[in-house]
Amino acid sequence: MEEEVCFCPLYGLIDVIAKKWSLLIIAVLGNEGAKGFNELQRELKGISPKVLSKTLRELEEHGLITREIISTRPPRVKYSLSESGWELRSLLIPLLKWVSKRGGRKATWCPIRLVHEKQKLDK
Amino acid sequence: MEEEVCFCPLYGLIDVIAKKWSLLIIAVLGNEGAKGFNELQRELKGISPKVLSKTLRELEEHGLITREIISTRPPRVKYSLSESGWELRSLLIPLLKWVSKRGGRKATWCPIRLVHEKQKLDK
DNA sequence: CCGTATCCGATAGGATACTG
DNA sequence: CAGTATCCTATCGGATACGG
Repeated sequence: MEEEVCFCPLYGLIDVIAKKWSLLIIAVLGNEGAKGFNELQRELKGISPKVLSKTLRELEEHGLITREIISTRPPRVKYSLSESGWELRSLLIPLLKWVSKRGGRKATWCPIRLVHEKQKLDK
Repeated sequence: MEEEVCFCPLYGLIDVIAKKWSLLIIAVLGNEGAKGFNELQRELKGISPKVLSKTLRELEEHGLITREIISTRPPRVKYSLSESGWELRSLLIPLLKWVSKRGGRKATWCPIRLVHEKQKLDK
């Protein structure tokens, strides 16, 4: 029996995840939990505030991360993965493993790994 | 126990698959088998020969498709998915299904679906 | 039939300075 | 701390014309 999957919805998402920094942000937030703006910027060595800001907004519009404002003095902001973000992250792992296994072209500038626990993947 | 997956190799690949037409080419070749250049161009309504040519070369460099020359008069060319291409295709299906399920932004211009048989996925 | 060559506009992304 | 505002460059991708 045949099934179809349409690419159309993917193209809405690919505009987001296929950006240089998006997956790295998802990795960092998933690895280490909530982060503030400048904290993220330090972690993602080399990203400019403009690009970080734009990327975060897009990720939020797509419901992959959440932005929470903490009313302290000075006010702080907390970015973290949404449930959708976690789902995406878990779907990316098989893809990453496949790409790693087959080798090929590598980026040398990327210092970030995606850390996950085996149990989490199995559940 | 913790595991790590590095994003580095993915960035070599994402440069390729995160292009507007790459996934569509993989879908078409997977759905319908080998295709010639102009045949592909007709199928992917709207792609220019320059972009098609470049995209095909990149996909080939990454070992996702193969290019075979048929020595007839006039000579023809046959593009088809490599084994790696088929593997990638099968890994994309869960991602597509997830994106479809959650809805969200859709592209209206994309007329192409990825057709697969259930059996193939289970094996 | 299978592409390459050329021109062109839109966008991504980096650097830097600055504001609430 | 959390961003915006500018400027600048490189690349992507579309249109069209042409060559093997």
